[in-house]
Amino acid sequence: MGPQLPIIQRGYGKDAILGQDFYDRDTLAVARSLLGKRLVRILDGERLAGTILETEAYIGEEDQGCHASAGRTRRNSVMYGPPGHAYVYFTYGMHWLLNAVTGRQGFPAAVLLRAIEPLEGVKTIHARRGGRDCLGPAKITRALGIDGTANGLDLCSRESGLWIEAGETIADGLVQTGPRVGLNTVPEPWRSIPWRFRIKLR
DNA sequence: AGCACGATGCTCT
DNA sequence: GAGCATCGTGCTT
Repeated sequence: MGPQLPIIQRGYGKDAILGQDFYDRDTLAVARSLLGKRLVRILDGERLAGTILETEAYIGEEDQGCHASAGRTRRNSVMYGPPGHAYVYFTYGMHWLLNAVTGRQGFPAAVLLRAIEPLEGVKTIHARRGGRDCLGPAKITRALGIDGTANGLDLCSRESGLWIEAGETIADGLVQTGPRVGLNTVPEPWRSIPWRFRIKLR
């Protein structure tokens, strides 16, 4: 047994890692409550972190905007696994996108992380972004050094070097919802269903 | 401030 | 072979 841990590491402070129970819930609830949480990445031994500003929910094979709508494939298989793991995939020939798997094992659902405000390791993040912002799903992965090797990582363990902490709680009045981005050929109602969540800026 | 477009490669049919 | 859960640039308003 190691030494007694300070209370903040026992799971009650803003630095507490979100556990599997957090992700093992309704995907919309997870997408909403991820706003204000702190995405943490250990890159080359340095702690980088940002406050989550925007998310989108992708829920099950019925959801025609969800990668699982075509059934289980090699690419989307992580979404069918246990909640609290990273689903990372490649798109548009150059971009990696990061999702957190939600809901019970066997049901394919995930929350796409679309924007962060840099909070720790800001100098490194800015350098990796060429001085530009982190408002966009591929900008997050670029800023934090996340690629296909992170697919399937356990977000509920520090050993993964990638996790989410409790951070801040965002009041309902500061949350804006709307249709998900980029689903131009997806049929209704999935194309317009308001499963995008963002913190109102300014 | 807003739109159009090219970059670039993986996944699935 | 088609289609992408995008981004940055460059041009127009």
